[in-house]
Formats: sequence, structure tokens, C-alpha cells
Amino acid sequence: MARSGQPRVLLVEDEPAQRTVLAYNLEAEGFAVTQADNGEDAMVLVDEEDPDIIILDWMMPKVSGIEVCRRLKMRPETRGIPIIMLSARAEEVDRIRGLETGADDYVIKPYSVLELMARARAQLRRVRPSTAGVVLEHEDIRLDPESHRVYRGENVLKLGPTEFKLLVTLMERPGRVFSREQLLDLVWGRDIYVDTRTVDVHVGRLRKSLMQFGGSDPVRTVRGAGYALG
Amino acid sequence: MARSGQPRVLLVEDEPAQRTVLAYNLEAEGFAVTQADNGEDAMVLVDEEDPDIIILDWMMPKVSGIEVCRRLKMRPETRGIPIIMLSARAEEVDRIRGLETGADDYVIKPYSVLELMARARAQLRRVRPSTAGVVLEHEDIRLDPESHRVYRGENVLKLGPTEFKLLVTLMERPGRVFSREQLLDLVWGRDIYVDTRTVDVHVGRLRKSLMQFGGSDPVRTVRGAGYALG
DNA sequence: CAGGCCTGTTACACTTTCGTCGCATAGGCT
DNA sequence: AGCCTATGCGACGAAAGTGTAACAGGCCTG
Repeated sequence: MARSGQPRVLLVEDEPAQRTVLAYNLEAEGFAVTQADNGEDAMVLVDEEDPDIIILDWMMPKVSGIEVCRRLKMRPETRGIPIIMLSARAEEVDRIRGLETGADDYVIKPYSVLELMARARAQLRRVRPSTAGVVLEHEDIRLDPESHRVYRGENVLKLGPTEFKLLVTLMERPGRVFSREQLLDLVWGRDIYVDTRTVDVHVGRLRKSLMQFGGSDPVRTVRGAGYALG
Repeated sequence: MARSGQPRVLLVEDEPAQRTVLAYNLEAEGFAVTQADNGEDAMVLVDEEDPDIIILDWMMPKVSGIEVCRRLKMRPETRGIPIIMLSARAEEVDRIRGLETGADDYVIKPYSVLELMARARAQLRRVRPSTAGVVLEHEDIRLDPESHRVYRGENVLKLGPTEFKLLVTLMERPGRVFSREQLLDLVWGRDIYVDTRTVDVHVGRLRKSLMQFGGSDPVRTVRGAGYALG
């Protein structure tokens, strides 16, 4: 559970028919799909949705796929997201490679959907290897997703399921500010409707749990924006 | 030919990313891993390395996994080696079954690495029951897979078959939290339909058995997640 | 074929956790 | 300072998760 719930894919393709087919297949594979039909929207959605992987068409009006790719790979906070490029011609792959855009994989149209799915899964595994044996750490907090145990210093903490998921989410990207909406999405799940204030309550409970043996408050409130760790 | 040392696995998968992840996990599990990315090499390596178990991708260029499997199961000297097939789609499993290739187990992609590891261990146990006198231990619980005997301290415990398998599963990875679904899969087997609450009941029975001579409860309930040992 | 063991399901009690509300408090802006 | 909004926090009814006893059916054994 590098992140709770489904892996997220951002699908950027200007041709509606192809996009629909791909989206359908990706969802059938268990991905949560966000769609964009141009590069500009894609850049915005990357920040909003924080996808685990991006599938990017090479030829698009306005901001081309290759440009999106180049920009994303320049920013440290998005560099780690795997990008799979779709290109219409085999010769273009060489250009893509030559341009050193930093795409992580390439698939040539016409591609086999099955193949693309396989490559998407492969990239996902590469970045997120089933969280095997990973222990999240931040300052004196340690969290082992496998055993579901949380330590603060020498003490073992007892957290409820939601507090646990919340902490996992925050610890996966320490310092990053999550909006209440994002947290609802990541911790509770997309199509669950609960008041955003509920997040506040659970953050409060998490704080209390984390500080029950003393220590400083590791959760930072960013007024008007959300919460972050550290 | 009970062999000493690490169990050997031959991993045949043409997709580099997936192969790498699997190899990593298998090594973490204590296997000595030999890798191949095609069926031809696999056939050679079977003779050279004499693996205890083979994990075989179904779709591969040249000699397909299914063909490798068929050939190995025809030769008396390799017939005994368990083969786990990886297949990309559920429908293919039926084909594998129908073709009577003799694969001993199959896992559908995208699979859980944990599940694959568990199945690999299970196959290994089946063929190599001695496991060279390996006895699972956790705190004061000892479990001898060969004699099917379980000890708690000085006492011998009598467990039912399901309780036993459940305990084996938990003891193979002490501390790890297993969801009810995972336990159903690993203990009862896939394609068995039983209510998840049944797991609760059997965990309860296992607990009673484990504590019949006193001692603390070694099974940890993780609310909203599942059960773990210790 | 009777008896015992094991199994899966169900029902009920109990506990924990959840989501919301109301009000107190803190932060920022004019 | 004064106002307004965002946030913290205690309380509470509701919902969900879990432990366990009881029961009925299946399987094997003697």
C-alpha cells in the first residue's frame, strides 16, 4: 500500500475514440483513470491528481506530449512519475529517445492494449514495488505498512484504521501539503461523501495518538490549504 | 534427494521490469534465483541449475512458457519440479488447465507478490516436505511442517487441518498482517467460496487451541485490516 | 450406521471507531 | 482593536468490526 486504494493513471490522448478505449481497459485493470485531451490540461492535472503513472500521446495540438514529458521531468516533484509515451511511428521512437525527454517507456501505435497494460503495470511495480519491506520513517516516527505497526521513539502507538491510513498518506510524502479534498480522496476513497471537516477531526485524533507519550506535534496545519507532515 | 542450503528457483519472464521485481522478492524470501528471459535459455538452465521450483511466464517470444512446461513435464527427470505459471488474464488459466500442461499452480497477473511468494513456498513444501528439518518458530510456538505437530512450550497441541494451515501461513511471516481475503486465498485456496467471517471463527478456534495450556494470545487482531502473528 | 470430529454459517453481544454538531479558540485582514 | 473565517476539540448517537456460542451438515472411522 504505497498509497491506499487504486493506482492512479493520467491518460493524455487527444483522439477521443482511442482515449475511451484505453480508459476502459485501464479501469478494468484496476487503475483509477483521469483523462486529458491536451497538454495544458495534463500539466494541471498532474498537480491536482498526483498520478502514479502517466500515459502520454506524442502528437497533440498546442503543448505536445514530448513537451509535457520534458517539462515534467525537469521538475523534481514530478520527475519520479513514470511516463509511457505513445507514438504513431516506429521512427519517432528514435527521435523521442534522441531528444532525451526522459520518458520511461515507449509504445508504438498501433499497439496491443494488452501490451500497454503490461507495460503500465511494469512501470508501476518499478516505482512502487508492492511496498515490500518498506518502512516509512519521519523524524522519530516509524511506520511499517506490512505489520501495520507505528512507533514513536520507543513506544508503540495504537491507531484506528482511518488514523493509520491518514498517517501512511502523510508519511509517503513528508512535507507535502495535502488539501482536505485530497486527503478525503486518498484516505477515504474517491466516491465517499463525507464532510471535509471530518478530516479535521481525524487529524486531531491522529495528533492526539501521536503525542500520547509526549513529543512535539509532527502535523503542520497550513491555514487555508490543508495539512502536512513536518 | 533432500538438498541442503537455499531452495533454488528458476525465474523465466521476458519482461525485465517484472523479472527484476520478482527476483528481488524471491531473494528476500531466501531463494537462490536464476533468471531467464526466454524459453530456450530456460530449458538449458533447468539442466544446469537443477532448480527446486520454476516460475514461468506464459507469454514469451520463441518458446512460450506453456511449451516449456509441456516439455519439462514429459521428461521423467524434470517432471517432479513444481511449475508455477504466470498468466496475464484469467481466461488463460482455463486454457492452461485445458491444455493439461501439468503446471502445478498458476497465478493471474496482475498478481500480488505476497501471494506468489506464498504459493512458491507451498509448492516447495509439497515436493520437499523435509525442508531439511526446518521448523517454524515464533516465541514459544514451534511448528514442524513435516510431522504436522505443533508445540507450545513443552506441550503438544492438537489442531484441526484448517487451524494448522492457518497457523502455518501466519508463522511463515510473523508480524505481517493478512487480510481475511488473503487468508481465504492462502489457507482455503482460491475459487473456494466461503464467507470472510469464517476466517474469524477459525482464528478464534486457533486462539483457543494455542491457549489451552495458558499463555498469552499470540494472534494480533488489526481492526479493519486482518490478523497477524505477534 | 452410529458416533465423533471438523467445518461453515448465523445470531447476538460487545467494543471500537466514525461522522457530525456545537462551541471555543486562533489566525489573518482592514 | 474588531471582525470574519478557519481550525481545534469535546461530546454523542450511529455504524462497523470483532469474538464467540450454537447449530446443522458432511466426512471419516470404527
